[in-house]
Amino acid sequence: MPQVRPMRADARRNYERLLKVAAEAFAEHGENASLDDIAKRAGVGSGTLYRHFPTRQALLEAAYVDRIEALGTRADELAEELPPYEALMEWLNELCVATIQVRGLKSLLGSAVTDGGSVAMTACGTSVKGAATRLVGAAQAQGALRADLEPIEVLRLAHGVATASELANGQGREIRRYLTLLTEGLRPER
Amino acid sequence: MPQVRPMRADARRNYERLLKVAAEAFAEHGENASLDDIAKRAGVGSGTLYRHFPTRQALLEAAYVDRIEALGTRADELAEELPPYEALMEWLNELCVATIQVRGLKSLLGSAVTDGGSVAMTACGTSVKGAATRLVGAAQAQGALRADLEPIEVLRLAHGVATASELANGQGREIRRYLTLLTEGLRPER
DNA sequence: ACCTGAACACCGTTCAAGT
DNA sequence: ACCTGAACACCGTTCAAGT
Repeated sequence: MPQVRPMRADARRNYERLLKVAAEAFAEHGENASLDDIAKRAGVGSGTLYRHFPTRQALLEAAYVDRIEALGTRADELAEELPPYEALMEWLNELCVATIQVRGLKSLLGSAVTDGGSVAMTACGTSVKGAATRLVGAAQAQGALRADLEPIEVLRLAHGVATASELANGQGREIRRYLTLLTEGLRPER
Repeated sequence: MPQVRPMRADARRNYERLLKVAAEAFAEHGENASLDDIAKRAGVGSGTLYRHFPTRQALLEAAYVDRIEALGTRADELAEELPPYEALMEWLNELCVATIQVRGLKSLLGSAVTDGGSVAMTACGTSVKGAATRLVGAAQAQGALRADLEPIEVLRLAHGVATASELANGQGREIRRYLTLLTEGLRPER
């Protein structure tokens, strides 16, 4: 294993300032926040930003790893507190809320469940996919969920629910309803 | 009613060239195709483009009215050919296919079902919403669909299904499956 | 080794001048 | 009345020069 040589002090300082400012900028202006602006607000040249984060995706990912990994650990909490099916539903709900309310997170979570999305998603993708696999598996083992569902399909459909709720209104007021419609189906109760 | 005074010959020619070129450009480069490029390819100054289409939305809308109104009339065809529930499902399927495959259509259909989306959607929004209202109403009258569903909710959820399918793969291979999952629900068959 | 910031390319939008 | 295209503002990206 090649040692990860430590960053020079000024490099590390810049790296951290960039991350902090980027998180703020994405929160304020969405995922298309101006990169030049981020560099300026962090007090570094634009070249420095590109040195640390070659693509917008890379910066977005770095700015939100924590948020995304929190979703992973949250899954385990819920799995302990609630029965499998309820745990899954509550987690999907929180996932959708984050998708809509944390600006900049949506495209990231989207590309994490995109097929053929190349290498891009590493840390952040696996965290969410791992959580989904555990929760979906547990619910299926109880017979509370269709056995033919792949975890990634559930994630994609949840992303769809988040999108639908976003159309309904900027906040996530419709998430619960649309999730219920998805799980219960659009056909009438029998 | 104020007469719509006819366009000057050169204005009309430019208008039509712009629409034709715009449709091609959106198809080729997606909804973010360069406006400057469209003007150049149409052989007009960029100011002319802005005179006819003050916003990108306006141009997108004008370029796709036909496509969208075809979806409306298609609904009526299906209503004649098939029983209500099947007609709705087939229409939603075709709607999702168009959403994914016709580049540039997605944002337009999205904003047509967005709450608080201001005035933007006129012709194209009403066409789709009218179709949905007829098909959903007929299916509900037969007891084949939950009675508490609003047509616009069905459209939003269909948009969500299209989004989910898009994540699964660029084409629409998963649309049927995801639509079925939505209508039947994620819970196991009983 | 890392940073800076000027330079370049590109795009959207406006508007004075032209017909 | 309508068109043209230069001009402006803004952004992403690269890279030579600097420490």
